[in-house]
Order: sequence, then structure tokens, then C-alpha cells
Amino acid sequence: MGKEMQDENKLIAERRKKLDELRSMGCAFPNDFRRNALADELHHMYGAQENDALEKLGIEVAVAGRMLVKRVMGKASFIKLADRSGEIQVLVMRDKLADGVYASFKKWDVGDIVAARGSLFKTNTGELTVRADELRLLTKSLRPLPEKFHGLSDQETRYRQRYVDLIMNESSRAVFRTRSAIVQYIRCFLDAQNYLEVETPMMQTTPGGAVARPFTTHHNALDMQLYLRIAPELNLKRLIVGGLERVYEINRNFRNEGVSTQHNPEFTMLELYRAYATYEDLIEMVEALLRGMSDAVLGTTVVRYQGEEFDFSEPFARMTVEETILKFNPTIDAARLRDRAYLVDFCKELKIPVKDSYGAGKLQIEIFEKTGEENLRLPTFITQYPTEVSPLSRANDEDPFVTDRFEFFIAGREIANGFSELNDPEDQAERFHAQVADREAGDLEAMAFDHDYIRALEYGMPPTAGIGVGIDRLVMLLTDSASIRDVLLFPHMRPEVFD
RNA sequence: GGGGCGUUAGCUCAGAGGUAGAGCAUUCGGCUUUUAACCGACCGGUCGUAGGUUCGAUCCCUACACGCCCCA
Repeated sequence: MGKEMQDENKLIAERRKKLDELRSMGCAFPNDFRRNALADELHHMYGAQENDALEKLGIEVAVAGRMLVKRVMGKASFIKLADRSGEIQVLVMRDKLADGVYASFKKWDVGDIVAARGSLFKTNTGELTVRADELRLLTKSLRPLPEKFHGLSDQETRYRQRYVDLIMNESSRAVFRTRSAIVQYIRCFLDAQNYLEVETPMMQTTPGGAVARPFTTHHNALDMQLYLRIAPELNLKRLIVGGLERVYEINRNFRNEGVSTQHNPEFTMLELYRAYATYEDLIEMVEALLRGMSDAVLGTTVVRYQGEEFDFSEPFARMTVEETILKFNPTIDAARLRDRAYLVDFCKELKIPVKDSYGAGKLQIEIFEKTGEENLRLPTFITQYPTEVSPLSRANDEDPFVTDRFEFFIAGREIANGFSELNDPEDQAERFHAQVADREAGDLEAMAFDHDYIRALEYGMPPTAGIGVGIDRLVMLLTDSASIRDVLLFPHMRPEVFD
């Protein structure tokens, strides 16, 4: 909706007038009310009590929150206040309040921030309620909230005005509580294994650690171009060289590519490195992490996503890249899977655009992505990625065409990417050179040569395994969200036009 | 970048080539146990923007903006 904000419509003008009256009567934005109870607390503590017992106990509480319901019935009214925990009903009776308060209250609006003090009781229909003997308006709301029954459903407004979405939609609040619980679970899981959480630069002079285009920015005082990081990988491995042995970072990466239901220009990754471990160890870790996480966060190991069901208590499947290609391309000749000319022809059949620079490994990955990925519905570890497309991974000892690398797929989407790290500085330098050649051939995503990273490896990096996990996609999975925008509080949007 | 769909009152949505409608909200009146409270009355719009076709466009056409979905 190309909406010019109708900033001063009639509804807002009426409320602004009410605010003016509050100002003229003194402090319009008081901050001296002290709440002593949350809605959910009260429901848990007293929800099971009979009214007679409650009245006898005479429990005095002070509650506050946004008034989301207001039903006026002459000299008595019911309102509902929403706080961070939930909602609590308040009975407002004219004769229980100081003179004039009820008359003022009648002019308050749904959306106002209201405080009430009074005793607990239960209504005829059994709802726990505060009978107010003090009622105050703490903050006047100038803008009307969406209609109570249908709420706010317009996607664009939900993303642009997340605050309104959070006021109106419990399901949206639940997503972000789950997101927080997931990140917290990861931290506990890793901290328990003596990982050190670190922070490394977002602004880098040489972007690296992933195959992607970076955002550029400029440092004025130093008059130099900087890049927003596309991955923290190389810095984290410098820390492994430094002897920290187990490190992780949960933070933002920035990639200058399209926006879709799966991609936001900035997104959150967990990256983790562990010395004296292999990718096999990390496969086991991912499996344990996801199993424990679903159980802790969802209360079950059965994850339902967009109509599909995945049981995380069962062992995850494993297949190599080549096995996956064979499985989903029954006509392909198994004996010629590394025959470049054959793969070029096969790609053409699949209408995959091929460049001269592509070797057999790159062609395999193109076929894998086109025909395999989407079909990997059940939790599956795909292993043995071609060395050609894995410039930071350790080549397999028996078969140097592939690396000791895996990606984890579920519901047709990549969630994690891990490998035994390449710690041979000379091999790494050669891989960088190959990347630089690709870059010079026009591949804007190819890596730059990172001299300091080679220097770090030359000091000696212990054998190490590392992994990156896309937090946003994980949150999508565990919250049954179809779009990455649903799990980002403020997803990237084109700027709104105000005129 | 390509294709499809959408944009009408604060919100949720109808609608038709003859310049617009409902529910909720607002405003006013009534109502001391409501639950999408109820009853009565009123108010509310440059129909996303700009062109074009037409006697007449919000409706048809074109472009643009923004969004959603699919594809690259």
C-alpha cells in the first residue's frame, strides 16, 4: 500500500484534543505508578480460586498495561489490560472511584496505557478480575489500533509497523519469544562445552569467509573503503590459531543479494570452531543440538513445518553429494560423474547455464542444487562437497576431489554448513589464488586473497572443524514461519513514502 | 531481472463503466458482572500515483510506486 500517512485524520485529532486536556490538567505522562503484579502471575496464583475465597482474602494488586478492551455499561465497565505476560480484566465502577475519575475514564480510548489498583475477585462467568478502587491513565495513545476481532493482518503494515503487530498478534509475540529461546539454548549448549563466545569485526577491509557479494561503506576519517562482513569465519579461525580452541559467535552477516522469503540482506549466523575435531564430530553436535533444542523450545522433538512433520528424535539421514545426484537423476551415468564434458552436456539438458571456468565439481554442485536440494525434505546431512566449491575446507585424505564437508538440509533448505578446516597454509594460498582467478574472470562472489589469514595459518592452526548455522532459517523451522520476514523483528523493506 | 496477484473509511473486507457500501472503531444518548457486550442515532473516502480511452473512469488501457507469491 503506497500510503501517505494521513497523519491528522479525525480519529487522531480527537485523541490529540484529549491529550491537550490532560496537559492542561497537569502531568500528562506520569511515571510514578508502581506495578506489583503481572497478569499471568495473577492467573497462575489465583485463577483456580473460588470467588468467595478470593473476596475473603482481599488481595490488593496494582496492575498496568495497554487497554485492549473497553466495555462501558453505564456506571460500571470492564476493561482488559495487556502487559508483557498476558491480559487481566479490570472492573471499573463509578462509585468505587474518586469523584470525577469515572467520567474521565469514559473518554479514554482503547490503546491507552492504564493502571489500576484494587482487589481480586471473580465475575459471574468466572473470570479473574481486579475491582478497581484507583484507576489512572499513564500514557495517552493518539493512534487508533486495528479492529479487535480481525486484528492487524496486512503483511506490509505488520513488517513496517512491527510495534502494532506486536500489540495485536500474540502469534507474532510468540515467534520472537521462541527466537530468543533458541539463541539462549544455543548459548547454554555451547557454554556447557566450554566454548568462548566472541565478537569479531563487522567492518572489514577484505571481506572473506564466504562466497558472496559484500556491501561497501566508507570511513571518513581514514578515507578508506570498508566492507560489511559476509562471514566471521576467517577471524574466528585466527582465534583458533591464537589458542582459544573453542569459539563461537552469534551475530549478523551482510550479503548484497536479492531479497526473498529466504533471504534478508542482513541475517544472523552461528559460527563455531573447535580444535582437534573433524566434521564428523560436528555432524553429531548438530544432531544433538537440534534434538535438544526442539525438545527444550517446543516441548517436543516433533517439528511441524508448513504441513510437513519431522521427528528429531530419529537419527538424521546421511548422503554424499554424488549419491544425492544419482538419487534424483536416475538417467545420469554414475561412471561419468566427474567427467567434465559429460557434466556440461547434462547441465545443458537441465537448462543450467554453464561457464567455461566451471570444473566438474562446480558442475556437480549446480546439478545438486537444481535437482537435489528441494527434494531433501527429511533432516539430512549431505557430505563430500567438491573441493572446487569449498575453498576453505580440508580435502579428503583418500579422495582429494572432495572435502571433509557437510551441509544440513531439512524441508528442502540448507540450515547448516560445516567442515574440517583447511589448515595447510600453502594449500590455502593456492585455493585463494584460484578464487582470485575466478574473480578476475568476472565472478563477483569469488573470494579475495587474504594475506594475513595465510600468515596466521603459517603460525600453525591445530586440526579444527567449524560450522555455520543460519539462525533465521532455524527459527523459521521451529516457528512454522513461511517467510524470513516473519522471524525478523524489522525485516528489510523499501523505504516508506511520507508526504 | 521476468511472470502472476493485490492496493477501496483508522482496521477487516464487499462492490459496479453513471463519481461508493458493510462490520468494528470514532462521536452522541441509554445501560452496575461484560466476553467480538448490547440497544439507538450520527459521522467517516482525492477508491495507491500519473497519464490515456470514454459524454462520463474508482472500475477499461498504459506507466510508475509499494507489497505478497513464484521463477532466475
